[in-house]
Amino acid sequence: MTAVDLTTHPGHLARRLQQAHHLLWNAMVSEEITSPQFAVLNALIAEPGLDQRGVGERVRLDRSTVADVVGRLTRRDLLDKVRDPHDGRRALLRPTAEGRRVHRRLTVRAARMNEVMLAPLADEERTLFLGLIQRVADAAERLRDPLAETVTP
Amino acid sequence: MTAVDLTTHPGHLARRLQQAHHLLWNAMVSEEITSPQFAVLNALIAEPGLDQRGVGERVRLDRSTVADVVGRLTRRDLLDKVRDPHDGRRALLRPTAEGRRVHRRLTVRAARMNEVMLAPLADEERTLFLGLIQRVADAAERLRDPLAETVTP
DNA sequence: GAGATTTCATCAGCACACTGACTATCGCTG
DNA sequence: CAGCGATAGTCAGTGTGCTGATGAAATCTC
Repeated sequence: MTAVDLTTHPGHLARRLQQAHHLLWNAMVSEEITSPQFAVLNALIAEPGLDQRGVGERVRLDRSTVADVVGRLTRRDLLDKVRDPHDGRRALLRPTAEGRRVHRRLTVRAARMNEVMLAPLADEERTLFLGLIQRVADAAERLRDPLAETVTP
Repeated sequence: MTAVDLTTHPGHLARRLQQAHHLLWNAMVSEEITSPQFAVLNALIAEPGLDQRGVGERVRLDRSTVADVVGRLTRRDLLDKVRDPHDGRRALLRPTAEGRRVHRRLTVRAARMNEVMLAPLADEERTLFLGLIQRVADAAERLRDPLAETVTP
């Protein structure tokens, strides 16, 4: 008798939004490479030679998930993974030539997909939309790690 | 060399948002009952006697996932699941007394959590935020089902 | 320099989420 | 009423995402 209206729950809307994205990604970008896989690949194109921890930080994924995703990408020969000779704990990652090719292709398609996904919003609304999500997500992430992020020079 | 800025990708932000939510939910609402489980329970409090397909429609989950979630909820005795005597295909679902109790308790906590999650936004920004997400999600869902949703009287 | 602590990766376990294939049942139509 | 198509649910398979435990390597400390 006292059910709640889920459209006022940001968590529920976040799930629906991600679902919507998943749908569009599959249809317009790739059925092979998923969006998190693309994100990992992207991070390694920006900074080749990162280790798994570093990738997880950039992409906001935990250790286990990074290991899974990296495993799939190396199995498809989109990534190289070698032990760091200077630090036996680390695994250094870098994209292969094929990985770079795939990334380039998907970048174009992802841009098209973003356009479609944001089509219902006017131009000013889009930047507003992205900004609002980011603020909420950032705040929650800061709640977890109470690190001093005061100034990042 | 041509990496992309993921903060302009709504899909990536959607994932981070859901992650943020997951974090807060675990900390402030429940470690036992997940947010999708709560959503299913909520739908059945609003409309007891729904079948799984109906629940999936309300909560926006596919058949398989609904089956999983319903399975966990019935195993915890929060839901009753009986075969529809009038239609042998259907399974009719309704919350147990315990299910209603849990729902009531979690409703209060979820409201507190929403408050915390939206804390970084001003009041007008909050409604704007929820509205924008909903519009984007709705549009994508309409892309999938090109049903005539013109007028819902 | 040996021992304690920290750090990176892996693994097991659980939950969500989708697709595609299969089963059972219902409803319609000839 | 027999058969055919549509519908509800299940199952198998894959991928994301988390926690908590474990192992291995580096760093810090005495």
